[in-house]
Amino acid sequence: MKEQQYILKEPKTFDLKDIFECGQCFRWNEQEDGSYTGIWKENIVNIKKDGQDYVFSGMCKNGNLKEEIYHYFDLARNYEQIKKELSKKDEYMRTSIAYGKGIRILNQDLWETIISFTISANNNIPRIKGIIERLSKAYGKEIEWKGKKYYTFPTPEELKDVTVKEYRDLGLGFRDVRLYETTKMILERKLDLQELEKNPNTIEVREKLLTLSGVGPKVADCILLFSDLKRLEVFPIDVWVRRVMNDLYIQNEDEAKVSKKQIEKIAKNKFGNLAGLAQQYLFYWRREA
DNA sequence: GTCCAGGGAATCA
DNA sequence: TGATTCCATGGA
Repeated sequence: MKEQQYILKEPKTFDLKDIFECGQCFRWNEQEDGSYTGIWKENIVNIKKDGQDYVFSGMCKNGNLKEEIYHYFDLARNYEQIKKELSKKDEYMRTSIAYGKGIRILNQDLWETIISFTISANNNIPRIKGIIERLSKAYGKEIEWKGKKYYTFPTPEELKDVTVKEYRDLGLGFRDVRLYETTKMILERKLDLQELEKNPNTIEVREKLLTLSGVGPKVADCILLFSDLKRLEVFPIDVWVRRVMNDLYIQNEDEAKVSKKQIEKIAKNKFGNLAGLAQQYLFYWRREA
């Protein structure tokens, strides 16, 4: 491990707040100078805006920080083209894209994304972040950088002997059993994650994710969208997305009466294979603006 | 005290 | 299939 630096020159679609506060990730924190520091795999990186450029500095495990960054931040994908396509749809798309124009959808580790969104069920973002930090501190690997200690997200092997009670004591609440069972399933290869990453059939991958404890339709779609699986056609529906979709396209007096199928149908017809991106722009805009 | 949070699972019609 | 209810926890 050695200190490395990479400078991303004048990216067209890239904004730290949009990327890290849009609800897709939980381990990036804003610093006092406006930069963000975070950890993924065994990389600890600080990103600071410098004019129109972004300076990435930190520690990188495999020795090629640029490569890690390109993959994690999805830098090979043309977001300008995607935004252009979605902007053709309607006024609401143009408004929400204008608000979150710097969003990129991260390629996060599949295992970490599964556990993180299992924890997200009926929970709020500050508390989800707290639980994930405590989980990492208790069972992940410690890495020191610039005098501060950071902890990697624990692997399935590192959680092998953790009990339900230990999860409960970390503050997981009713999700303790779910985390325990899902970890066990992965360790026993009831679901092979490497195999899953090779499967191009989104329907099949979704079915298999749904066999995990704590993974229902919404969590499965978040995993498909925010992890290395990177299926941009899925449309995760949570309370915020239901709210914004009803406000904009359905206008039912009683939001609770709007069915998921109804929302899914509109999303598919309107946004097609870019539904996941549309969802993220709408979610971020409705929740923050 | 009450409501809510990027829902899921069990139960019942 | 579709609707209801319960599930820990912490902040507003």
